[in-house]
Amino acid sequence: MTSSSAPVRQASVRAHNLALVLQTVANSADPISRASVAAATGLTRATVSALVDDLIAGSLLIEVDPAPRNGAGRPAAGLRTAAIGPAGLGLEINVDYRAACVVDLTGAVRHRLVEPGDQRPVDTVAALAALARLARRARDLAEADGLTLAGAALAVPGLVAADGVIRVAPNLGWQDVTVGDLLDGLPVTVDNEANLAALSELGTGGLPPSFVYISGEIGIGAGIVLDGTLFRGVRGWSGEIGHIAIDPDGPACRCGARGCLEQYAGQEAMLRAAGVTTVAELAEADLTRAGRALGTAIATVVNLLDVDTVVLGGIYAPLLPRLRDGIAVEIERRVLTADWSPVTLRAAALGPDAAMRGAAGAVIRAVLDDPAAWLARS
Amino acid sequence: MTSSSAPVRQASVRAHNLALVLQTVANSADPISRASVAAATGLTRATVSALVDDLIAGSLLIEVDPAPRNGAGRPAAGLRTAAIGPAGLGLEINVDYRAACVVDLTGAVRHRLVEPGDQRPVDTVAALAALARLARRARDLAEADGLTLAGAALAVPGLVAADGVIRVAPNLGWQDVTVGDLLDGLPVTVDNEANLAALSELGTGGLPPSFVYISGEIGIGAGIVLDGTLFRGVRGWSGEIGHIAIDPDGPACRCGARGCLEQYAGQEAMLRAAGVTTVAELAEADLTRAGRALGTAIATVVNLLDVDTVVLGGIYAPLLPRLRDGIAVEIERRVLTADWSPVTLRAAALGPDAAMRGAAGAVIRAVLDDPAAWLARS
DNA sequence: CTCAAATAATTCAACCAATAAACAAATCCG
DNA sequence: CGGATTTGTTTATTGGTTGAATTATTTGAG
Repeated sequence: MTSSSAPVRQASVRAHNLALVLQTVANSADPISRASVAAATGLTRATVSALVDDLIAGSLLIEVDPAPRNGAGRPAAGLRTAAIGPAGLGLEINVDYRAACVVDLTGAVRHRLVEPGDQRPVDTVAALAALARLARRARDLAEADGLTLAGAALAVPGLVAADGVIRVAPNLGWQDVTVGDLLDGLPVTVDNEANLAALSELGTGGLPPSFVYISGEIGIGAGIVLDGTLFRGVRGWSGEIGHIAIDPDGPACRCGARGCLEQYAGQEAMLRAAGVTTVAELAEADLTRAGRALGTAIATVVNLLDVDTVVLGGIYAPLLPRLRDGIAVEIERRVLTADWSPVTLRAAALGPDAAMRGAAGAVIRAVLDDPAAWLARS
Repeated sequence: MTSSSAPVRQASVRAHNLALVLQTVANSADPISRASVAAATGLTRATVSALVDDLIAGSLLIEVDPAPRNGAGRPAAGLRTAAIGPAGLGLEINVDYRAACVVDLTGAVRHRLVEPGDQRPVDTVAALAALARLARRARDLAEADGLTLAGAALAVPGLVAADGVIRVAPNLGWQDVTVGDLLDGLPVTVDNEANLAALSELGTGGLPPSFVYISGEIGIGAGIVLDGTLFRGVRGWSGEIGHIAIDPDGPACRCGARGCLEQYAGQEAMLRAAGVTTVAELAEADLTRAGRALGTAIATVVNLLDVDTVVLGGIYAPLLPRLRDGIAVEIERRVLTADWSPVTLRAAALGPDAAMRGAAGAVIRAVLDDPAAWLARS
């Protein structure tokens, strides 16, 4: 019941160790030798050699010139993830733009297409058709580079069920939308933008394996990463932090309840309360109030999940210096364990592209997690 | 980085499949044949036979008389988990009692020892010495039955760090307590009582693989079970639901903040507010108020984690019929997805023994999860 | 009563993947 | 130039699953 319920055969062993070797190479900043991979993984050099042969044959790895040597001994052949081979297509539909990007196995963004324009007046069929055109353009660009798309992922600002149906995307006005076949049979997974942005931040490195990413836009969403894996919840809609109750008698929220976080720290609510039109005009007092509400919500999340790092994205990233004090006050007061282990607040490293890059990254990650499946396809 | 970073060798394959077979037998209500295990797991009958031989030799499984047959063919030999073999020792220290129980591989509670008495005046050294005596009595009883303790686990009402140190147990007045060697070298793990009670409820069956268990005592704690596994958090103190903010301007809490859940739905706070001395005397209005606070907190948890089942234990279990309406009102209002997927509220199936049984169960589960380690010990 | 069909469990050769140890290759350094 | 050193490959061995054949034990039909 607890452990996975699938039998393990020899093929699974190979699949697992292929992934292990590939990821070891992918996570290494510099080209790495077979011997170093063996030392890092605990496998023998012979086994690593055999696995690397397969990975090179499947164009997941390439051999590069020997790195500059330090001591004696035969110089090592360097290994790197291949820049030609599988690639991930990241897609995004948001309130005021449509975008696509192609990321290769090295993590490099090879192509980036953005089509600005308010998506709200567009009906879902037309929007999906336009997205499909954009996706095909991106694929053509990728193929011209010698890349093969391993899959695609789409980021949307809304609740996505486990089966990929967009249950509701309030700011797009969408409800129960099924994303069809965008790319002639290439599988497209759909996910919440905050979830994918969180994955994207994880991929930048420098973050612990467990953290919460909070994205402030019109709505407020959170992506929860536990042990390096996105936590989606039972049905796929975890992280709905925007409707945490801050004050049971607070202002009415469009969700029907009162005093939700969104009414204190959501973009529209902040601007309305301050009587201004851009976030740049917000005064310190406004930001302190929003920060305290945000801090209260963060304290709740930390008390519940025991994460020690919170990454703030969306409009919160540039505002963090001015929000920080308000947030810190409530964390200090309300996080039970704040005395022993402080909570680290960080601004997101990636800008508005985070969700789209996270989507592409999710595809790449799937290849890194199961290279055997990719090899079997070639 | 995402997938586990350990190499897989053939021995790991065997270890995994041993666990798979053992768990398949353990999860089956009736004795089950080797052929059925093969069908259920996807392994071949030959492999299952070989694995079962090892498990029987290590007294983890026994063969029982053939089950009553239905059709033609050679009758199957039934397999069950052995009632003599490894056993788990569950221990608990709480405000007004000390307890131990012995659970065998079948899940049966073989012995149960409870020593009532207020533990608070007792200093930690004396308390741990008394606990050690109790543990040895339980071990002697187990050994007289032909059982061998595979380990022990201790449930405490407080924050337990990942290394097993009890950081703080407010109601015991403990701080930074290290549980030493209670049983001559037998490893003793320490965990929060709500965490272990949650595991215990999971073991009763009938619950989905992801749920949250909320234990109401003087404090309020939660055990978070995701995908059949206890979620402990980065440092081990997840689930501190008692200090979720209900009202930022509410009554002061002993934690230093204001308006914590504990001040609305904690046992002491409820009694104080109602001016009574037992929970039985609480009036409907008192319970409605507590229920609404609890419902607000539950809504937050559900919005964040997307679990669809909440189990209420401790004092909440018997009070649930009278709390339910208050809770449901807030869930209905505040859980974003309440329309599509209702939240199920349940009273805990196990009474005050839940934590102790969960502790013993955790030991048993460790054997079920890695029988190879147990076999290597014999 | 006997024999075919059916189901359970075991035996055995084949296969696959990792390992260990020996070996070949390529460099550094004295 | 030759020993030391490190990398990478080769080869025999080991451990574990598989699949097919075999044995075991029952039901049910003739």
